[in-house]
Amino acid sequence: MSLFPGRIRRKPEAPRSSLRLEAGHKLYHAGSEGLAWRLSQGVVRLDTVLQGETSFASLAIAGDILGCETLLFGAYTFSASALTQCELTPWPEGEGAASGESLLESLALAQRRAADVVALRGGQAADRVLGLIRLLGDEAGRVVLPTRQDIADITNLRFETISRIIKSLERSRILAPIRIDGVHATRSFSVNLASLAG
Amino acid sequence: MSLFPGRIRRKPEAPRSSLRLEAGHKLYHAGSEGLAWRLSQGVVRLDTVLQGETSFASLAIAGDILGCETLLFGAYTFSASALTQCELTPWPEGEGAASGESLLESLALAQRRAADVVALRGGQAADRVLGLIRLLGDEAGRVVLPTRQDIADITNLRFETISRIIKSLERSRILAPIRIDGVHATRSFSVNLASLAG
DNA sequence: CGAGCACTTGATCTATGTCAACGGTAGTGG
DNA sequence: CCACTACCGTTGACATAGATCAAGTGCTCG
Repeated sequence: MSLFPGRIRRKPEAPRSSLRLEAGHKLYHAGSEGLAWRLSQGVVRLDTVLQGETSFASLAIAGDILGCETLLFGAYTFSASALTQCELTPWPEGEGAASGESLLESLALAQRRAADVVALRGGQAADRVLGLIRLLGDEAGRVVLPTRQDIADITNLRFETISRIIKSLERSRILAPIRIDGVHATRSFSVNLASLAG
Repeated sequence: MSLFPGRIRRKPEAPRSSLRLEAGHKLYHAGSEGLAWRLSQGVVRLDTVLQGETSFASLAIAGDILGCETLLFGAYTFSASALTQCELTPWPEGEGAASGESLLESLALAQRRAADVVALRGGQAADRVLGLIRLLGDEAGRVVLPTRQDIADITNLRFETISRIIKSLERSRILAPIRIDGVHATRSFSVNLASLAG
């Protein structure tokens, strides 16, 4: 019934001009120019760059807006890199989409996300890691975690500590590694949701 | 030259309907209804309330917007209380003031502030306290700090640790307590800006 | 005058950091 | 194919920054 059947987007999940980014890859560097993005899938890490030193600044997960400051200043404030496989769409998406209500929602979301990230840097080490797992897991109880080092940067712990904690979560059956082709994955887990109640 | 000289606001610094809040006082509680605010002076602490437990979530300083989620959901997500004497104005302030550009600015500011707060929870204890002092101090090198306990909540340290750090900053002349009527103030300091270079 | 709060300081403990060694996997180049 | 390097992750032994516990000061308020 479409007037232009041939022009309908090919894949409903991946609208025209969306971007896919592999884990570990950079989306943009602080100071450079580019678009603003909405993150539709995955996890992105934002870093401040100060005197050449790069340090963890914030986390973006599905729904969050990235690099909106570029629309104001023409340059990114932070560097962004994918912690898991990501999908992004240029933002603002529609013509009138970026005004009023929608921007306000984004502002409220940004403030909520900020609180989430702050919470990941306080309390017992194991609880921080669990907090991150809760934040990144889906409803079905699956998580793809970032590397131990990235988790360490986010939670302000050391990667050795993260390694010990994750191993102990495995031993206590809170996390179960997912095997792919019989290969022991170190970052994909199914989560025992009951023991994760927050 | 004004057409309506009698209607010009009385005090340029305190526009009509602005609110003053003393240190330690609550601005609003999570879950309740109210206005959104722009913080024009002072420091406000935001807390998440989870199962009766209240824990530090974020910090707002001059320029930041507070409680904007109330415009969307009709209820505050966090609780807000003044850490120092504050001045607030209802937001959005003007008729067209809350659209487009201005909202985008607020979003970018919120993301920057989030990174600031995250940075206050990583690194050496003394550096976190210095980071907070840098964030709260004015250009003239004056700071009014929150209580030791509030600083501790912000930096994820203990108040005894904060007490020791501040005392040691005093001893090394980085902070100088300001005496009021000869009374030794414990929260007002002048800062040796040179040793604070960040 | 007593109660409550904010702050200081000392003594001791411990969660986490640090250092070190090692294993697995992927990529690269001969 | 192997050798080599570069990551990433695991685990053990030990060190320490900061937490915890405890006691005491001074101020304010009723």
